[in-house]
Amino acid sequence: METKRAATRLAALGHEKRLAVFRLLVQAGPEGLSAGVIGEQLGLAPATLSFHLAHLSRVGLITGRQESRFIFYATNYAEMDDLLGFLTQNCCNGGSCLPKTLAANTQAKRRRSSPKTC
Amino acid sequence: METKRAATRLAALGHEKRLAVFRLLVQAGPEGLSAGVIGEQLGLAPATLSFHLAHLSRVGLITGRQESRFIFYATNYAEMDDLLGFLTQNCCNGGSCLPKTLAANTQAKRRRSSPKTC
DNA sequence: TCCATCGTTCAAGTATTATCGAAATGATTG
DNA sequence: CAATCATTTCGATAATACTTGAACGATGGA
Repeated sequence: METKRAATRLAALGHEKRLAVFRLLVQAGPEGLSAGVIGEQLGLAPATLSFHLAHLSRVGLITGRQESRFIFYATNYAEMDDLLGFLTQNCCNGGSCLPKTLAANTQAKRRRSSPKTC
Repeated sequence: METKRAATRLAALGHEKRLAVFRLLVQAGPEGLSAGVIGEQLGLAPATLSFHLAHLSRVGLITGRQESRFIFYATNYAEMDDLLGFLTQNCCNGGSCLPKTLAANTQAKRRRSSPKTC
């Protein structure tokens, strides 16, 4: 059941254009970017972009907020965090493993008993 | 071009059964598991499993080695590592960000001594 | 009010992906 | 070499996803 959730999110990121959108938003930070700006940056037709934004939004990776005539989309950092945590869980029983990932997992474990800091 | 590679890998993981296979292998460690064992664990028809293993293999996330009559599949840790690194690159220009992810990226930075803003 | 702008939704065509039975391959053993 | 076992490949079918033009609703400015 949890695997299904992770899979739908990974599938959402598993499309070149959507991944590009997502990375753009990750880099943009909490402020986010308006749909128009995203479309301009990536050269996507409005309908196509809207489709992908809706997709990313539906699986919880981004959220949109209306601001005057624009809609700003921003990364949902907490959900992305969960996804990465899921991917690095139970990594090879402590054997030789992912350098970065193992580090991330250790950090994650350490963090889980305390509130978020960044 | 690099985004495309990451996207194909994420897409490969973005399928419930394949993600389950992958996690099983991550937990199994470098030794890996034979196709038969994987199929048994996850209740997949041989042909279906083979299709998914080939898919994961083609995008570089796992590799198979023949051992007697069996084929053992194991996680390609380095490639997975790269993928996670890609996802956490250029994270929100130092603003409030991914807790776990940020930690991962910091480790990555330390390991590679490459400039990552996070 | 009228018009332009921003973005979404709809509809329909096209393309890609998943599934699994059956047959083929490849390795091992008697 | 024949039999057996593990896995893959083939082929057909079903399902899902992507793209885009056109129409629509909402907002803000003249």
